[in-house]
Amino acid sequence: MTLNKLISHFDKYLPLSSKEKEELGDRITEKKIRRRQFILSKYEVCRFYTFIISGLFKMYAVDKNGTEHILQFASENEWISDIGSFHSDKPSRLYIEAIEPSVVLQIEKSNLLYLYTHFPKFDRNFRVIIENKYIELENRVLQNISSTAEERYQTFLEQYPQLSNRLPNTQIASYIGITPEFLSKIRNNISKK
Amino acid sequence: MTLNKLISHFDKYLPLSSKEKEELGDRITEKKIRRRQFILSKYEVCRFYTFIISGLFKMYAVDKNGTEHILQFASENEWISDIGSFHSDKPSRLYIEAIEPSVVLQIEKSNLLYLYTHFPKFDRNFRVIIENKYIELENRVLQNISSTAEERYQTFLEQYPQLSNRLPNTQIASYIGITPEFLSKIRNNISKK
DNA sequence: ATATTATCTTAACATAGATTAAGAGTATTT
DNA sequence: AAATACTCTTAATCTATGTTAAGATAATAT
Repeated sequence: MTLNKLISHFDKYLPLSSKEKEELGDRITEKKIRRRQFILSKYEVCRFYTFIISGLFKMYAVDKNGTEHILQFASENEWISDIGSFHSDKPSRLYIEAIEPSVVLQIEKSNLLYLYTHFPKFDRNFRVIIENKYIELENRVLQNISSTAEERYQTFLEQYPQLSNRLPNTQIASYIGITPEFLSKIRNNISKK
Repeated sequence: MTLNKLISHFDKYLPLSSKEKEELGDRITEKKIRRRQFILSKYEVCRFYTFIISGLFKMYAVDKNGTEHILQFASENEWISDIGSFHSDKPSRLYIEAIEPSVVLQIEKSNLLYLYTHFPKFDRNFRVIIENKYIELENRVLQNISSTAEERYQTFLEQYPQLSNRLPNTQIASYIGITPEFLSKIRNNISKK
């Protein structure tokens, strides 16, 4: 059963007690998501933390020209949410869309707050989870302000080798902040070396 | 006394009990930091979370050409740390340097872990603190991959109006990921409008 | 199976931003 | 108060990256 995948995810941090597992199970909903289906759209409030059992998502903004800018990919055993919108209850500027058919577990804000309040272990585990995501983001910012597009692309390939196979280059280009045409040129340069 | 500044900082989240205040006070060290003094250098392990009572710091990497790339500024009532190095005990690639004479409170890892373990409120409060920093960083990444240098500069001025007065433009340029010369050109363009 | 839509590539041209160099103005240090 | 070290600006030139357009291939939907 899919809840077990979430429970073993927490085993990497402070493992849950039976009581905590039960309370968590009672507050979580499983969903199948089709490819290209959205679990968050611009102007909506993000009401869930979504844990991915299987599949792949992207979270992105769309600018005035209609160009997508991908903030995050997330696959199996990762959380995805617009946590700004989630915590402020303000409309999001972001979309979260399934790139592959996916299965997810979702928890609503009121339920998450319940867990935080009654079982401090969730505060602990999510503190550590978000610390790790923070570290990743910091590295990405550093790359963005200090490296060329080619370096960023190489880093992406090294850091997410499995992801790069599952994604079209268009979306990798969007993630590293360049156009698909320029990525194509970069790939051509690399292959000549 | 400076500890009170830290205690009121926590009041914005879940306020501390007297016991928690006492335990916190016992585990924190106050330091005066001179301008240009480093509280973290490359190759050192980052051993502290540093809370700023007064003053201003920058955290940055230096590339092969000797160019600084500023990841973060932090001033009064903010935390600064290389949390990647702090949690992994691995040498940092970053410097944290005082831009102004400063007063800080520092807590060592073992002491922070003690507080986390014995007083779950610290897990809670730091979870929320880092969530907010995560949201800020996400916005910065989005800007970096989707906006021009001029837009990033304008956003910086709007988002940190007080900071922009305390910083030389060189450092603002580094933070938004451009050269000082190009920032100068941008400022010239803006003033012509 | 066909039609449609997305992806990838290439090339010519355009532009944002980097580099180099130099000079003037401000702070900081001695 | 002088000397030194930063900061800011301008301009010329260079380079990384974007834009537009088009064709080829691959994937998806009907």
